[in-house]
Amino acid sequence: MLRMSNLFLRTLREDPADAEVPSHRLLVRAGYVRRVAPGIFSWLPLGYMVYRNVERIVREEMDAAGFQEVHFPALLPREPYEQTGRWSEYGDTLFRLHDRKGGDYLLGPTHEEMFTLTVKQEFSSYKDLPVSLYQIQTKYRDEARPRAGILRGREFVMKDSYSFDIDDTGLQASYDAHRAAYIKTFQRLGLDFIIVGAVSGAMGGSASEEFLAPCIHGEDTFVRCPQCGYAANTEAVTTPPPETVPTEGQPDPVVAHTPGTETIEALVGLANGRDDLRRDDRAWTAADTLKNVVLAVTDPAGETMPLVIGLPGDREVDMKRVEAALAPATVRPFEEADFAAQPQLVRGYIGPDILGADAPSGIRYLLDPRVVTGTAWVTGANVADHHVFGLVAGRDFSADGTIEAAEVRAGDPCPDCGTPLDMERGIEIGHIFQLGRKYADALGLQVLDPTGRLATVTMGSYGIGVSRAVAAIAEQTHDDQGLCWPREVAPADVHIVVAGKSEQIISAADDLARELESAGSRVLLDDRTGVSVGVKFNDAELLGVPTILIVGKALADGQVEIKDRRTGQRRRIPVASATAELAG
RNA sequence: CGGGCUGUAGCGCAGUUUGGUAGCGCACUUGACUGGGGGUCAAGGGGUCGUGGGUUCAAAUCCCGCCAGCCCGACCA
Repeated sequence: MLRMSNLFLRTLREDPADAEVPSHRLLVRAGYVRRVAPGIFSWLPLGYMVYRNVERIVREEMDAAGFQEVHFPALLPREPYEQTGRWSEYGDTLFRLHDRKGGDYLLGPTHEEMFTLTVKQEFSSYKDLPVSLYQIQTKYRDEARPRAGILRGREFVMKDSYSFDIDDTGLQASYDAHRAAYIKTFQRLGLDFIIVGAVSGAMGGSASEEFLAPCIHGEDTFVRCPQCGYAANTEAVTTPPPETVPTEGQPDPVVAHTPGTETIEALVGLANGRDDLRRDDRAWTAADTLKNVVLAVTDPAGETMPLVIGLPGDREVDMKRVEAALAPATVRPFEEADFAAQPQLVRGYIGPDILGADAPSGIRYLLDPRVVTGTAWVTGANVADHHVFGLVAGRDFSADGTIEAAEVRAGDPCPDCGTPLDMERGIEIGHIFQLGRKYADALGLQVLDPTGRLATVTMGSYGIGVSRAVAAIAEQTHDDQGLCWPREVAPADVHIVVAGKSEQIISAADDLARELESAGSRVLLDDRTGVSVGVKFNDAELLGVPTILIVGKALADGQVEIKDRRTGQRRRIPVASATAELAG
């Protein structure tokens, strides 16, 4: 039993100045956590109870799925990370340190290397597979900007699992098993979540899905179809291309002198203001223009080449989508020096007719899926201060392919059913993906297959943000009075408020607490003396235990009050039946 | 890394413009009262005013440097 008279707890009446998001604000105010450095927090007793409940649920579900728990050090030597190239790839995000001999060490940001090497050390036959291992371990990432309290820290706890299979069929089965276990886990945690298609990006591999807890303070943006239920991370949304239009009979393109129109806005303004360029039917809009954005793409071999992406002028290029589409190559904006090396690219006046592998420049050209054959565009003429009107895709220019590079907007059509998509924010609480053989290759994880030949093992990687889940639950369940935990993660089942100082009330509350506890309930008893009932009631709501039991003036009628923290409903019941009611 | 804001008691803040005894609310200690929604009264404890230097008889306050934190953006399995 927890007695508030001696519990290590101090609640705050006022919001901490450095906390913006509700989970951060309330976890600090309710005395669950305290900040010790940017992105680094201590868990105080009640907070640690909630944290441990979340961890317990995750562990139970992993065990139930047949995954085996291991525990690697957080403090790791440089070597394995050197072998996979991540010692340098991770850059400043890696916490690095030296031992007394000057040797390089790091605090693990994630543990692919350790899992892979450990399996390599122990197993050497296909008969040992499949196997799935997991750990619940503190991770360290020196984020450029930690924020939102527990939601994005520099030290956090992650449950990470890895599956090892001999072939793709096995990997798929392991992936499916994790997916099912994650669904159960998040359901038990009381989280509202959706599963969105994601892009595995630089990690390689094919299938990848994220578990997102919808929440306005989440850092991830996703789209959801209100009609058919399609959901995807913005990086992974695909654009249904419009119908193509016949190219025959369309007027020939016209080149116009359009001085000072390096931007789409200037171009549209000028075109609408000039008699010789104005449209008869309507005004020109940015969507009528074809914007050609130049990027520098570096392939895995280290070679950098220009790439031009053509997209409607009312859309911006979303670099995350570009990177997802071009991975494992990396991308950066084209800079001054790059343009100097490519004189045929006239800034602000780039046109598509010179672009593409078969065109004069030979520069790689990819189009937004909306730019289909037969559509006519206002675009650059490849001469300073000149644009061309009525350039028709498929007739006057062509590209080397299409790319999903344009920003996604609310109202864009659903790729499955065409309904306008909603755009929402979410907290990434889990991520599952099929890693494939990237780490097995880099670290030489091979086993003998049934024919006696060495085969490289294929891996899956699966993560749950354990500490983040605590904050995500707080985000989704709190109200304006305070926290409001789902029962299984709450620090207690019943919060008993002693609302009075008479001997009868105090001893009745004490007796009830004991009874409830022996009936299996976890009890938090507010037995503080010298604290007004108003303070106790407010603290009870702030702390967020699901059931509040008030022992006070109703005791004169042999009754106590039960208040449901979530619904706010109160009712009186006889003291004698309280234990049966609450423990049942 | 760019932009903005802020560093004064455990927490939230005022004081800085115009230099002159370091303050308020919450929290904490003691006593009395009060007792169903953050109570009242009285008496207390607690501060290198982020830091280093400078100006001055005198600096929380003015000047210069540095550091730290928060927010927005860039970045980020």
